[in-house]
Amino acid sequence: MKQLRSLRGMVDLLPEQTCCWQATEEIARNHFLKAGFHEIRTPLIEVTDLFARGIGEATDVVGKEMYSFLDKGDRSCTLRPEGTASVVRAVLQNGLLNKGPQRLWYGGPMFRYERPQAGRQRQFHQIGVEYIGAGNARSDAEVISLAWRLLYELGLDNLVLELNTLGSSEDREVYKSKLVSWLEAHVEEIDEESRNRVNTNPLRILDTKNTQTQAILKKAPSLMDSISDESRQRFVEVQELLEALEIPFKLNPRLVRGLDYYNHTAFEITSSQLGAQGTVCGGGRYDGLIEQLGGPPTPSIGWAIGMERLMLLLGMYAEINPKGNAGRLKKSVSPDLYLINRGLKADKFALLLAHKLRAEGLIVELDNSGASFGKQFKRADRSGSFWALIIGDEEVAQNKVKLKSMKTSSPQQDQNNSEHLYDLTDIRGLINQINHKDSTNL
RNA sequence: GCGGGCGUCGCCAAGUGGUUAAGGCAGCGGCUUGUGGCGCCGCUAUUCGGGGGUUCGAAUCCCCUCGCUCGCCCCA
Repeated sequence: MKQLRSLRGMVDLLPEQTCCWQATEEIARNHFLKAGFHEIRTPLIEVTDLFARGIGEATDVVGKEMYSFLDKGDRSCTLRPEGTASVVRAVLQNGLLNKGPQRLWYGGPMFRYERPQAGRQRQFHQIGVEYIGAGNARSDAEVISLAWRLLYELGLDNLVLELNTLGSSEDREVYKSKLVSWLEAHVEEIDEESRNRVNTNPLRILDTKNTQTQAILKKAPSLMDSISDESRQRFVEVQELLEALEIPFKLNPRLVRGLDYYNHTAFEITSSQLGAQGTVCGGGRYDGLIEQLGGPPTPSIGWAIGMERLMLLLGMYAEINPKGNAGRLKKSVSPDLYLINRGLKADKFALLLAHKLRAEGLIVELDNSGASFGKQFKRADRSGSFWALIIGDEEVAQNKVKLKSMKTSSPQQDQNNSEHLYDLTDIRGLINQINHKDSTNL
C-alpha cells in the first residue's frame, strides 16, 4: 500500500520541536499576562461571509486563498485565514465592549491555500493581540512595543520595525481616487500585474517589486501629501512615543498592508534572514472593521506573529549563540529518573513506585522492556536522565531500591560509590537525594 | 495559478547503460539475564518516488505522472 502523507503545506511538529514551541508559547503567555492582555479562543471555522466582509473581497486572502466548503446544511464555511475577524466577531457576539476596551490575545492555526515555500505553509500558526476600543496614539505605541519587546525577550535583536501611516479611512479614499486617476493616465508604463490592480486594490501597487514600475511611481501623488493634518499629527505622536520607549523604527512609505481593514498606523517587523518571506510580525490599526461587521464605531489596533517564521529565526539564533535566550528555548527535557526493573515482582513494584514518584512531581521514565540489566542501563544512559533507579529481585526481597548516578565519568569503576540502597518505606529520603543532583557522592 | 532545482534505507549519501545497488550515522541483536559512555561481530533497500517506453541489459537514456523544495504573486 502506498504510504499516506500529510496534505501539501500541512506539516507535523515532532517532539524535538514541540518542546521549543511550548517554551516560546509560555514566554509569550507571560508577556501578555503582564501587560494585561487576556486570551480569547475562537473557532477555527467561521461563516465565509465574516472574512469576505472583514478582510475585503479584493484581497488575495479572500479572492484565492481561502479554504472554503459547504457543510451539510449548505452553509458556506471557511477555515480561518487570520485571527482578527474572528476575534472581532466574538467580541461583538458576546457583548464584551459593554465592559470597556478589550486587551486580547490569541494563538493557533490559520489556513491559506497557497504554494508552500520557505516560511510559508498552508496550515500555519499565529499568535496575535487585538486592542479593541482604543483609539489614541498611546495605544498604538503600547501594542507595537508589546510585539517588539516580546521578540526581544525571546532573544531576537536584529529585527527591523517598519512603520507607515495610511491616514484615516477618509484620507485613504481621497488618496485612492487621486492615485487611480494618475495611474489611469500612466497605464501604459506600468507592469501588467500592477495594471490589473488599478481597479481592484490600487494601494498595493505602491508596494510592487517591479523596479521599473517603482521608478515611475516616484512621480505619482504620495500618500503622505494627501493625508489630513490631523492624521499626520497623530502619526508624529506615535513616532515620538516609540522614541520615548527606545524602540528603533524605519519609516517605509511603501508599506501598505494587504488587508482592507487597515487605516492609520501600519507596521511590520522583518528579518533579512528568512528568505523571501521576511515578515515575522505584521499589524496595524483597523478603526473601521468593527462597524463593518455590524458593531458600533470602535477604534482598534492589533498584530500577528507568524510562529513558523519565529521558530525559524529562533533556530538560527540558537545555532549562532547556544547560550543566548533563543538557545535556551531549544533545550529538551530529560527525565529526572530512569526506572530500571527486571523480574515479575519487580515489575509491579516499579510500576507503583513510578506512580508515587510522579505524584511527587518527578519526571520518571519507566523501562517496560524486561530486557537485561545491561540493555536497560544503556537506555537509561541514552535517556539523558541523571539518575537510574534499579529494582530487581534482590531489591524486592529486601524491600529496597538502588539509586545510581548516571553522570559519573567511568561507569563501572565507581559502581560502589555511585550506588546507594534506599528503603522503600523512606520515599522522602529517596526524593531528597534525587532532587540533590549536585552531591553525587552518596 | 506560473517559473527554477531535486527525488537511491529513518537521516546523510556513492553510483551517470553490464552480472551481488558502496559507505557513514541512527536502529536492532550478540560478545554481556545485575550495571551505561569505548570496542568488536552480525542484521537492516529483490530495488533506486510511481507508471510507461528504448535496449540483449536501465537507478542510470526518453516520455508522462506524483511528490518535495526554492522563487513569483501575496502575506504571518
